Amino acid sequence: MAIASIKEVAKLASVSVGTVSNVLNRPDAVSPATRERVLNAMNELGFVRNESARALRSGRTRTMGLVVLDVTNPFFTDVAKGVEAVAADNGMIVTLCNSDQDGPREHRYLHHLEEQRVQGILITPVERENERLEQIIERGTPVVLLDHRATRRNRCSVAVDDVLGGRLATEHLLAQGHRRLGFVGGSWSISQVAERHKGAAQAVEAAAAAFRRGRRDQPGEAGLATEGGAAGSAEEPSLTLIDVPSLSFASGRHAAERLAAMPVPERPTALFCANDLLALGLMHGLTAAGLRIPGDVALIGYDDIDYAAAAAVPLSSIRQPREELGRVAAELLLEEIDEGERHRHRQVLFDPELVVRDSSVRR
Amino acid sequence: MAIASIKEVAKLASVSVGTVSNVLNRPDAVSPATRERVLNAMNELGFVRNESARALRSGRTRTMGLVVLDVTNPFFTDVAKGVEAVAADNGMIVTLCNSDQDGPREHRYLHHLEEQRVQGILITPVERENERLEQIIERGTPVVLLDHRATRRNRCSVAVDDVLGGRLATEHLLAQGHRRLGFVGGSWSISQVAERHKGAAQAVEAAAAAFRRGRRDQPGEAGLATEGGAAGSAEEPSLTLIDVPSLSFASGRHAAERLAAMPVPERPTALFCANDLLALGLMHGLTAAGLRIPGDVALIGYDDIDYAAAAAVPLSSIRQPREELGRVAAELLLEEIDEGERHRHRQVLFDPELVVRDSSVRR
DNA sequence: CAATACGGCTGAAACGTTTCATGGCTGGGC
DNA sequence: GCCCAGCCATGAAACGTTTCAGCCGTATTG
Repeated sequence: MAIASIKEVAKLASVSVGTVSNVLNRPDAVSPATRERVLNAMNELGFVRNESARALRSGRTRTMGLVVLDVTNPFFTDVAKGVEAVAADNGMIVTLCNSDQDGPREHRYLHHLEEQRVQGILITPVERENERLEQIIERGTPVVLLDHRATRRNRCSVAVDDVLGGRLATEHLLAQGHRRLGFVGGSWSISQVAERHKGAAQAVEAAAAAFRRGRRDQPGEAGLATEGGAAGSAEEPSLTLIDVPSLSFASGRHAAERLAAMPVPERPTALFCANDLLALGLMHGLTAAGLRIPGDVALIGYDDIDYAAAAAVPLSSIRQPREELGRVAAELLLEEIDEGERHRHRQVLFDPELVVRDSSVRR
Repeated sequence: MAIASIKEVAKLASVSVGTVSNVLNRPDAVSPATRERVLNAMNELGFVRNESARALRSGRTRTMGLVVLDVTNPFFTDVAKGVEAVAADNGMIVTLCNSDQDGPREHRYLHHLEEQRVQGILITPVERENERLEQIIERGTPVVLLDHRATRRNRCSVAVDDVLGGRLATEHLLAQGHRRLGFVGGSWSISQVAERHKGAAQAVEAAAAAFRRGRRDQPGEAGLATEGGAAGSAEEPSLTLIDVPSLSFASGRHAAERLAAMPVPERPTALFCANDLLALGLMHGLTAAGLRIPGDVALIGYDDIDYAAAAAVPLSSIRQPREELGRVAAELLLEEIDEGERHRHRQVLFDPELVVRDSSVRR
């Protein structure tokens, strides 16, 4: 029943356990003849190395942990692919954990990863501040923040400029002539949501300021120079917050019901969603409620997942380099693992890109 | 740097290591006073249990492995969610591995899982026969096949009746009056693909037989009673195979180019795709090539992932109980782990369900 | 030919737990 | 006042590796 150990292999091959270990770890420190004998013995017994013992004695595992907000989200699975590729190239394995945007769950997983003595952790944290994570770092496990900017200079992070992304999306909607904008997002503790919203708010505020200036200078005329005929172009740009519990397809559908029930003059004419899943859910829900996209409501998402292009109305979105994000993060982590004490933390920041499709364009 | 061990905790709390271990594992075998002292010492030192040592000594880990064909596929992430939920309820953690439909990769992961001495493995195998898996089972690690029927009675499996699903999808297309059908799938070693195709072939064969019988009985008239006007209803039903390298969005897009380039009289008027990702990719590609769905080509997928309903043309599909599949599989595995030798293998089979949407319905 | 180097192997210690036999102490029953 | 049971705590062995000092014999060098 129990798997054969190095000891039994040694006995069968008539060598010492040290030699068997050498065959495993330094094959060319062993003469070809004995090596052959040992390998045969292993085969015969169906020997499989016990990683627990190896890790215990050597003090190092071959594992890194990856904690994401939602495995169901193609964005994160693509990131995970990038991480996994780099890990595999370096003989490491990835333990993928799904916090599901839930603090306690995240906490449990981090605990488990630390008990496993993983060599390092990649994480998109649920909360900005995280005591558990601090402790883990203090005790010496390297941590790289993923899709989350390190606020302080004291750790590595790989992220995409979410404020910029939010601004790009919002400026695009404004340029289409929309004035009553909505931002759909939730779990405000998630930094991506907060930052994307910040970018949106900045864009709207800038436009509003320009509008007010324009009205002061030339009373009686709309302040912004946009293509004519845009609905409400004589209105001051505004941003309504639409709160949702999570960044999922289902959340989007529910939000759609609330939006559809709003009186038309109050309802935003354009929505910027904190991610594509949400946007697709909204598209589904709004269409079911009889609203046309982009006619009644324009829509733009975030992430540019594959399905965005294949949606009922091809979805405009903000593209992020997903796999590359994962790859770079994993490389950074490996670097930190290697360098140990003398490692200098780095913050890598990618620029997002606006992808315009039908869902946000006036025909 | 190094994390404190049980020994240092013992020293600080002035007790023996045995007592510290008891605090960890049998708290009520320790008097409240000492327990308190030990816990304080742990806190002060930031003690974290070393799972490697625990596993080595106790001979059991708290981990199960889950190997899926594609983490990028929402079907598998939903299954994973189910698995994870059950695991968490039982104090276990799941190591999620992505074989990416690649044999050698799967092989490597299985090896790693065995080295880790996971308590059990859930797997959707790439190949029907798998020597490595046989060995693992022989050496005593419980394995439950997931979304893959155990052919022999000698192991547990949880699956959905893919032959039935294939038949349902195909009968639906036939009922819509289609005669020139296509099956899009690939990696024929994957049992899901083979079985879904088998169901499709059965349905077409039955229809073809009925057609021939009809023509013999009443020469000069179409054999099947369907709604009139269906294209090619005087034709004998047939099934073309369209081979793709993998069940992904990208594969679908490529296949679409090939299909669009076919002369119309040869091109199938209805396609049954081995999964939704493929179907969505096809939808995207066919539409880009100027074909209308379902007008020029009707489409039905498999899995009924969330995005299926939100697609450009809402996608007909075959629904499977995804999370439940994962939950039941995990429960079965836990059962096998518990019962050990005296476990009796079981094969659970769910029935799939036809979901009709616009992509397959003649207007 | 002596001195040295080196390749190839051995044996034992150590990693951090769990587990278990052992034993001291306390208190209750007679 | 003695014995026994029950409660707590102890100390050492064991899990399967890696690692390292040391040994033996042969080859190399001057």
